[in-house]
Amino acid sequence: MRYSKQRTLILQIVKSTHSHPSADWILTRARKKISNISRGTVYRNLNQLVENGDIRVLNDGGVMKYDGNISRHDHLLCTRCNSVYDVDILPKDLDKKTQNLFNFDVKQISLTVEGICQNH
Amino acid sequence: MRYSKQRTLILQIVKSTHSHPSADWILTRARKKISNISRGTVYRNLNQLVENGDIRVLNDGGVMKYDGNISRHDHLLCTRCNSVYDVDILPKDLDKKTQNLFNFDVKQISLTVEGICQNH
DNA sequence: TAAATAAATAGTAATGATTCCTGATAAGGG
DNA sequence: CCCTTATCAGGAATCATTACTATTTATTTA
Repeated sequence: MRYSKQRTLILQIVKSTHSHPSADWILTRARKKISNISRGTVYRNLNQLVENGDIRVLNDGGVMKYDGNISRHDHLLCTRCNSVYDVDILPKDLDKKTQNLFNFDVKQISLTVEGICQNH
Repeated sequence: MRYSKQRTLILQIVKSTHSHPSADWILTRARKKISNISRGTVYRNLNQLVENGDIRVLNDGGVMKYDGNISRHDHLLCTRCNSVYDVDILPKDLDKKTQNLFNFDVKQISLTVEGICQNH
């Protein structure tokens, strides 16, 4: 995988925020540095960065959100203000337990909690 | 909420399978009983049934899947054959614990495990 | 039971996120 | 510096889902 200046910028943008941005937000941000960067480039690179394990992706009501934090953690999803919070709920050994219990080759285990956050 | 024959049929279809069908699959199935039922009717009713707590919904890679099993359970998602399996992993009191720990008004808590199932 | 009211429907158009396509550009190894 | 090949910009296409509208169906009320 080549690291073009577009890919480097996109990675840097995702890594530099805790806000779990959408592709569209990342595009807007990227255009401040490379004004003619194309939407397709952003999508392609986000997918490749996920594939490559540089970033994570989560599905927020049909829209993909990207997460620069690749260490194991869970998400609180506020349905009122649409924020995503990083938290740590699951025990570390849950993937191994699941693997053994169900004879299932676990790749990723993700807990999402929907509800209303404390700002409301 | 009125229970039209369309809504009743859609609910019955979702309740009668463990296969976590998509809206499209449900539409095809419904057309065998009501040949001119419209796609919009299926989507509208699925949303209302979810809203009403009659069925559950889960997001499978950008496509909504529906689940007639509304009791608390988790999902194993095989990325090779795209099957969804119902399992029970999380402890029952996790929503209360999460509620207290993060001061977050929990509506739904869902664990999805991605990986490869035993058929491969 | 019949008119009035309200919800639901079929069919189709519109939306919005994402992917695909093509000719041009640029990374980086030799 | 050149060549190979990944990547890019821009725009068209796709796919799931939602919105719109005139019509039908169910429920309420007189």
